[in-house]
Amino acid sequence: MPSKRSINLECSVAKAVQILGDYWTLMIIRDLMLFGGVRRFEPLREALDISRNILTERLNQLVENKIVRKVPITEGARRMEYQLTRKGWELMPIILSMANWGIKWKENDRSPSYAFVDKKDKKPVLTPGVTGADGRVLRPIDMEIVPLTDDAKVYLSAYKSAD
Amino acid sequence: MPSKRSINLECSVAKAVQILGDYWTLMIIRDLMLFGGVRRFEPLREALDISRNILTERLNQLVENKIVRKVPITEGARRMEYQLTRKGWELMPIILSMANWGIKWKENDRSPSYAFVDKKDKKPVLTPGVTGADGRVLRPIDMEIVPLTDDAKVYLSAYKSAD
DNA sequence: CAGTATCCGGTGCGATACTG
DNA sequence: CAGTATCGCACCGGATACTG
Repeated sequence: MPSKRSINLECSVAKAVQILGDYWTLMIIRDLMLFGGVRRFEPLREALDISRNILTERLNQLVENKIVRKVPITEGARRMEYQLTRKGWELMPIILSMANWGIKWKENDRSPSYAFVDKKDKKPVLTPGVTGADGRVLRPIDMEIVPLTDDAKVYLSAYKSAD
Repeated sequence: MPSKRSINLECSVAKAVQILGDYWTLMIIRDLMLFGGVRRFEPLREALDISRNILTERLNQLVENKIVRKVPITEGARRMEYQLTRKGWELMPIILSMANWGIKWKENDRSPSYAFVDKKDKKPVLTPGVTGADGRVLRPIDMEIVPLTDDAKVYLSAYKSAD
């Protein structure tokens, strides 16, 4: 881990990267999203081929960060499962962008590969395009970085809800 | 680093995560994209407060992976700079999704924050929505994971170009 | 099954010194 | 300025054993 003193931590990208910039964490999130739900400890461990202590540690971090919720499988049960919270599910665009980027740019690789598809028509889910408020597709050159104003905050969190 | 034998490597998400699941790599990419271009070694080092050997190593990895290109500042010059390739620039949706997710979900934080905005109207760039081929906005439950067919590959790489 | 506890080898990373 | 080289230690993570 880099020093926490870095000025870069004030950047929202860095905030996300602090949590997501880790191989196992990202892989866990992927598995929680996919395959109809790998949500229990042992299946996760087997799917990822990760050691117990590391899996425990990463899951705890995710719970602390409110990305994952640990709940009994059924009311009052002792057996637990890990569910993505709303905050966790909203990582979907990131995971999906990664998936499609990975597919598009992989090279010299014959291994079978998987993709996100629309259940309805079985067509691949599209890599999210970057657009402005007016719907224009934006290129990198069309954007700039500015200090975040309260206006912008309200704008961005308009659809924010509990959990 | 986890074992390379993992079956998960066949997943396109894992492919991307192998490269991007690293704090410093992500931060370097961010700085190469932002602020009008931090592109030389020393400025990068200062901005990130990273040690020289690590910065060197990460930059080399990025060059190997064709995400960054190392070129003379001017024709024939000895001084070099690091530029994102097209493959690198296409990481923008990922970085942007992270930025907006970070803004939306940060809590108890008074520190100044930055955001991507549209140069034209100064409004925040929108977190990319997830849509199907027909334009419908998709929820996680509307998608599934399937082995990647050649059809899908063609579909996804339709707009792929050199570099 | 779902963890917790302990051990320990490899290495990531920061610090520092050196080069052209 | 733009790296390369070396050193040293913290710590990450795999293996294993133990618990309820």
